[in-house]
Amino acid sequence: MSEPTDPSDSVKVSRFTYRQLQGLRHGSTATPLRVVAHIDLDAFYAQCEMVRLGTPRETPLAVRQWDSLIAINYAARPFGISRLINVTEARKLCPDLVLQHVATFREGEGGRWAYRDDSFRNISTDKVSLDPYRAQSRKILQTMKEALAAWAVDENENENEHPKQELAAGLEKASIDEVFIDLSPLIYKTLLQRYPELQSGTQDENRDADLPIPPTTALQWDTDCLVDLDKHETEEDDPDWDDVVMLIGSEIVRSVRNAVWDKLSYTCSAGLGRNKMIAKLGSSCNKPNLQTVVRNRAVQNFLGGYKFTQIRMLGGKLGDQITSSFGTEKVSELLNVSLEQLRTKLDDHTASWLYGIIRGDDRSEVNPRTQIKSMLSAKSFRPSINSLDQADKWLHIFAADIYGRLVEDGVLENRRRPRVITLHHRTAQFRSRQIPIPKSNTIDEELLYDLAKTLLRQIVADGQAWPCSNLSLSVSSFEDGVSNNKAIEGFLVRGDQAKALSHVARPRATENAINEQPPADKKRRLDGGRIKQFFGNPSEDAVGEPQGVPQQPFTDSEDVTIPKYTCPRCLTLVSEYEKEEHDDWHFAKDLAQQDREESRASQPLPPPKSNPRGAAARGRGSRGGSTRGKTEKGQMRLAFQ
DNA sequence: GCCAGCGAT
DNA sequence: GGATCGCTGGC
Repeated sequence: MSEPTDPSDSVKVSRFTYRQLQGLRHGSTATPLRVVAHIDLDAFYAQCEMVRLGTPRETPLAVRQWDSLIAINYAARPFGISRLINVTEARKLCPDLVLQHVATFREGEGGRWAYRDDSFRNISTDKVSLDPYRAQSRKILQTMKEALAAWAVDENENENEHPKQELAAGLEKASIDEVFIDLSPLIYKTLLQRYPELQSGTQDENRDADLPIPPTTALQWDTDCLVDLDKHETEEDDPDWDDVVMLIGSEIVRSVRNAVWDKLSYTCSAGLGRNKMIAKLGSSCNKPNLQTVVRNRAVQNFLGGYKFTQIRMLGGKLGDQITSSFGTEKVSELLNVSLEQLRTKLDDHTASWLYGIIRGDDRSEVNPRTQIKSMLSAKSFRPSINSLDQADKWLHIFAADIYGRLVEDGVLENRRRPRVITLHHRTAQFRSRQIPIPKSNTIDEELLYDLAKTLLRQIVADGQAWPCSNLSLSVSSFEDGVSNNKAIEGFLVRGDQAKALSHVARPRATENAINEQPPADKKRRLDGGRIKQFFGNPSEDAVGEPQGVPQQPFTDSEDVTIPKYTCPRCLTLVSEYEKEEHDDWHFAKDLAQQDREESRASQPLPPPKSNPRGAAARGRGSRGGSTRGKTEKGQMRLAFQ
């Protein structure tokens, strides 16, 4: 029954049009043919330790942080071990459990983290380091990008075709162990190769014509977990193109997961669906080491079984508010609430967004971003600390931690540099102060420490600084070192990715370090001249930089000099051979933008309100008035009412 | 630009 | 619960 064929038409046609197919090509978020994947490493920290220690997969293992567990591998879960219990209880449940403490920095031992067998007894002098996991995360991300690029090549026999970097770039690092990938453009290419008949009609005149029906009657889903179809759908119906693209997406994701396994021995789970929300829910359906496909015809059935509080952005106060307003947590029951009813309890924008999201409509973009936007180093104190002296010691560790990570990020080579430094401080409540990082200085550990100390003094001067239960230092507002043009940061990220991909043969040396403890005293080998060229003098030796391996700037010496070209539209410097691709990218982006504008009216943006480029400023201040006088300070400013 | 707060893993 | 990250909103 799912073939809404025009009865007057004797030939079966697809439910989809050439316009929608083009949407796939250009990464439109509105096309029903879109395919997004969410890939999630299984019990990530635990896997990192398994790989580092060479533990067999069947061995139960948990990662501990002080007295609690922060990751439990799948072999340990049948014993009833979860993050809710402590080390003692875990040992009781599973005497053979391997308990590995996270790496730590230690007061007085410079900025080097290490795995120490006594860290759990030194909560007062040690600070957790997540560096080993960040390093693994980067390697995995790189492997995923390579796998995507490889797919583009394999599927693309024609060598004259554009390079595939662009296709691999639609990858968003959502957290240390998760990524979203918008597979649409990659699938589009594959689709046209496998079904050349689709090429004929791609030209303008018949954009709204129906596509032909796929020449397949049954799809081979291999090892995928398929979510059951909606009530009135049946597997007997022939597949349409939205099923075919999902199958291709599934093949791509499998190849990515296989690459991660083959090269790095990590398993991951994945979800595929027509948007981020669906993909994200899907990836956790079948863990570990499986992928779940939510076809369009299965979306209602799929979502109907969830509590809406499990949907992205509804896990917090917003979700609670909705629950109490409508007396249910179930998606299936909230479906019975009309948009008007939603509007009685939520502001218009949130209501529209919610109405769509529980029906499977989510047009948020996969943000092609792999770079970090801020870095934070923190410590909770139990018991609280009471003096400037004590706090000072921690500032040293924070500065060393952050400096090490900045080095990894390329401060020395001047790829990126933070503009702001912030100190957070908690007594009864949180307070924070921030100041700009002087542009004239070379960023080094000392500078970070001095700035932090200044901030701490300010906070102390503000009063009520002790006892302090939490302290954290962070750097943010990163700017790109080379082009100095931050207005187009979105594109610069892609540029960086493209560069990274073009150097896949030379991965970051620092990322092989997880199997060893950080080298004790390896000195950084600075590439002298180039650095001062931008920010003054090169820093001193990076004492205590965690992983001690120098990193080559992409533009470094032994590379052939590549002719550069400055894009007149975004002023970005791209290599000559990337020019064509770059122009294509603008073109595609323009089309996608057009597309978005066309469909904007019907698609509310994510809550709570606002959208960076909301041209038609929805300045609606109409939230005022009524009740709720008892909102605590600073709490719950969401636009309910 | 500064700071607080929310949501997420 | 602890340590991170990203983002928005109010001034």
